[in-house]
This record gives sequence, C-alpha cells and structure tokens, in this order.
Amino acid sequence: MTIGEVAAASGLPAKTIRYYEEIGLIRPDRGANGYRDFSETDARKLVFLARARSLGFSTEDCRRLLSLYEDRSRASADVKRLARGHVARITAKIKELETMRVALDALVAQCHGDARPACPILEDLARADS
Amino acid sequence: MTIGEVAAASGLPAKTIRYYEEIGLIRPDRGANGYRDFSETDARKLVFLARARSLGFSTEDCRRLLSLYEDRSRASADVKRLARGHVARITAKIKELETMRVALDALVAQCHGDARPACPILEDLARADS
DNA sequence: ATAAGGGTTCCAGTCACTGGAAGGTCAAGG
DNA sequence: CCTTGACCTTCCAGTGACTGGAACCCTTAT
Repeated sequence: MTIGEVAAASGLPAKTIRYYEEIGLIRPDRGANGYRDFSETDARKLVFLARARSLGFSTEDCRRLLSLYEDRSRASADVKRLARGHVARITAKIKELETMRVALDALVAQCHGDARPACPILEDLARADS
Repeated sequence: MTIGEVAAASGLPAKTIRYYEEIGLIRPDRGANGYRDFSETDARKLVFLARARSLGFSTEDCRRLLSLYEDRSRASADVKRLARGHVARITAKIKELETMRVALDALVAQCHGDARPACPILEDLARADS
C-alpha cells in the first residue's frame, strides 16, 4: 500500500505517518522507486496509533502500547498500569481546567459587558492575591 | 527593581519574564550596567500576566488584555467577549478530555490487569471502528 | 584576589505535528 | 512522445510557552 492508501485507511494524514516513521513507531518497506510500501501489519499499527492518539496517549505511551500489542507474552497488568497513569493525567488536567472555568465564569458573570470601562475581570487580573 | 525582585514579587521565573520582554508584553528600562530596571508599572503588569496565564489565557490574549487594562476608555464588553471566548475554549477542551476519560475508564474497568496477555484495552485500540 | 550570587545573551530542546518548497514517479490522454 | 495532474520524496521552518544550559559580565564581601 502507498502512503495515501494507508492514510485513507487509518484516517491519519500522510505527513503524520511520515513523522511516525521518523520517530520509529513504524518501519514500512520501500519500493524500487523509493516510495514507502506499507504492509497489512503497518496498516494495523497505524489504526492502532490513530486510536491511541485520539484517546490522548502520548507518542511515547503509544510506543510502549505498540510493543505490548506486539508482545504475545505481555501481562495485561502492564497495559492497565499505563492506561491508569494516563487517566490520572487526564483527570488532573480536567480538574485544572475546571478550576479555571469556575473562576472565569464568576468573573464573566460579574462583568456588565457594556461600553463603560469598569471591569471586574481586569480588576481581578490586576490583584496579586487572587 | 531587578529581575530577581520582580520575579519574587510576581511569582514568575526570571526566564519567563525575559521571554515576556522578548515577545513584547513588557518593556523594562535598562540600567547603566545593562541590567533590566523594572518600574512599579512593570511589576503590576507582571502580576497581571501571571494571573491571566494561570487562568489559561494565551499570551496573545494576555497582550490584548493588557492593552485593555491600560486603556482607560475601554469598553468592558470587549474584555467580557475575550473572556467568554476563552471559557468556550476551556469548556470544549474539558469535554474532549471527559470523552477520553469515559472511554478509558470503561476500558480500564474491563481489563483484568493480571499476568495474562488477554487485554480489552489493546483489543479496542486495534479496532478500526472505535 | 577571589568567590558567591546576582545579572546578561544566545542556542537548543520540548511535543506532535503542519506547511511549504523543490523535485522525482506514474498513469492517462492527445 | 509529450504533457498534465496526482501522487510520492526529502528537507527546512514554524507552532506555544517556556526551560535548561553555556559562557560571560557586575557587584559585594572577605
């Protein structure tokens, strides 16, 4: 398969697939003309990567997940631990964003939003203790 | 004030303050020895920036907020619109992360997490339609 | 004289792509 | 046979918001 074909099959842009090769996530063969030649296995890995990335796994996590995926003697505990760590990071990020949103919502609610300059939002930003 | 003093006063690392000067968010004077010499106004701006960044505003948003902050004839509506846009982006990001977390939680719950290779997490990742 | 603890600049790296330039390859149509 | 267009290739630069480090200067105290 050409890069265009696996791109269509995986939903990943060709640029991204080249990048994944560059960082060693995949190693497609090359044809006589220098074009990449993707096997079914490569295509499956790309689908795997697309899904893992869409779940927010870093490319380094993806590398580990791929090697677990290919390791028939893996322990599911290893996969689970990795996933749990990722969930923890996501949860922390959500909390951080929620905190911001709560603070911002309060400020936005207080602001008249008219033509006058008085603005609780700017006043808050200028306060050192907030 | 020296950079170390405003760093302590604002809570921002000196490196970050230099970066803010580089991108034009502040323009501190220079002493005869080449050292940056921060005014009270600079210090207040840095506090403002620290707070705005902690609420997740981008540096470009910060630039606009700072210019509104300094504009005595501003309309609070402009500030509010900017803040609302930011809240919308945060909300969208939270939704995206929540979606990931729900999917991941479900997968983690299904995984035995033992020494055996069978793993619903990897099986999901390998599925093209998920 | 020197050592410590500031300050300065500049360069490189982070993460995961993305855009663009310059050029090679291939199949189809005139 | 030539061209056109759609592919493919590599390489370089840029994104955002810093952060680390090297190499060097300034000030003060000992």
